[in-house]
Amino acid sequence: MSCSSEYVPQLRALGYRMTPQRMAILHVLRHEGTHLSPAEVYKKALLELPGLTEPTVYRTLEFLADLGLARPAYATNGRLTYEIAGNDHHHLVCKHCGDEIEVEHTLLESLYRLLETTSGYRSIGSHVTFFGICPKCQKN
Amino acid sequence: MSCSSEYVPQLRALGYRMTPQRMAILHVLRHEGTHLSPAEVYKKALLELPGLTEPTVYRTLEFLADLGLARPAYATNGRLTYEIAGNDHHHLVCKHCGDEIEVEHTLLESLYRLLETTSGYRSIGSHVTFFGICPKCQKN
DNA sequence: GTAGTTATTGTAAAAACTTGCAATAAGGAA
DNA sequence: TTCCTTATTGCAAGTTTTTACAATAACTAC
Ligand SMILES: [Mn+2]
Ligand SMILES: [Mn+2]
Ligand SMILES: [Zn+2]
Ligand SMILES: [Zn+2]
Repeated sequence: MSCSSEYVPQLRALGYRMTPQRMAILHVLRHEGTHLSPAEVYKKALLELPGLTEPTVYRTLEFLADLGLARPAYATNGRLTYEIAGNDHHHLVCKHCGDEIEVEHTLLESLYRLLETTSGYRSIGSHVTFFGICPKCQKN
Repeated sequence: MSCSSEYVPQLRALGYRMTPQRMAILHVLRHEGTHLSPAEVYKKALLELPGLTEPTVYRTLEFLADLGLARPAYATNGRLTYEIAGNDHHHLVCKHCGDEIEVEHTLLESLYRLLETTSGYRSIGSHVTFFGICPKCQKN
């Protein structure tokens, strides 16, 4: 499915507009499929859309995250990155070497239910990053 | 217990030094007891130690976090904050109004054990912030 | 106490990120 | 198509955070 046909109606329904800038940034996120820093998104999207500026990239990524179309995640260096929203998952990162593995969302589902019942909060769901020591680093 | 008598041996054992800057920053974190931004830490610690600079505050907070003496946490605005390490807990923040409640660490303990057995990672333990919609905002 | 080693700091500059506001252009109406 | 409304962008400047490196001072050994 093309980006346009998929996202335009979603934006319209909320009173927002589709623009070449949003299109290009969504395109980059979808094509790369991984966590990208704003600078990386900017560099790649600039090729698709000359004239694009960095403030627009920052604003757009935050906008897409608010709408649930992109997911923010903090990299090991503490800087914010984004990836296209899709299959729910989480991350487990090694404090020592930075090695990173994905965590199935199903592992967190019962915790989320528990949180909802004990707190009264709803729609709990984050793209969480946990930290630990990987098997390799445990030996050293 | 005084900050000095508690922390000096911990630093020494790892080959690090206690300095007036680290002392002042630890003092601020302990005295406030809440999440503080680097700017807030700087402003308060500067009163205790004139001449202290911002880069030192940033470096020291990261240093204390690496040693496990301070805990980093991302505020709702995405900016990094720190608090003194102590009773383990997590946070649940409302996406709408920013309201925040603490989550007992015990709620996450079984998840952490599950993560460790399925991944092979060890010493998993983060100061996690979950997002959801608070009871008040659910009505609106 | 003095001297030596080097972890830590301050300085200055760079890089990353945010903000205010005027100019632009997307989408709706005629 | 053309006009209108206003969401969105680019620009310029501000703020926050990081970095390189020389100066400092904490600790050790004597
Ligand atoms: Mn991810
Ligand atoms: Mn906390
Ligand atoms: Zn590792
Ligand atoms: Zn709320």
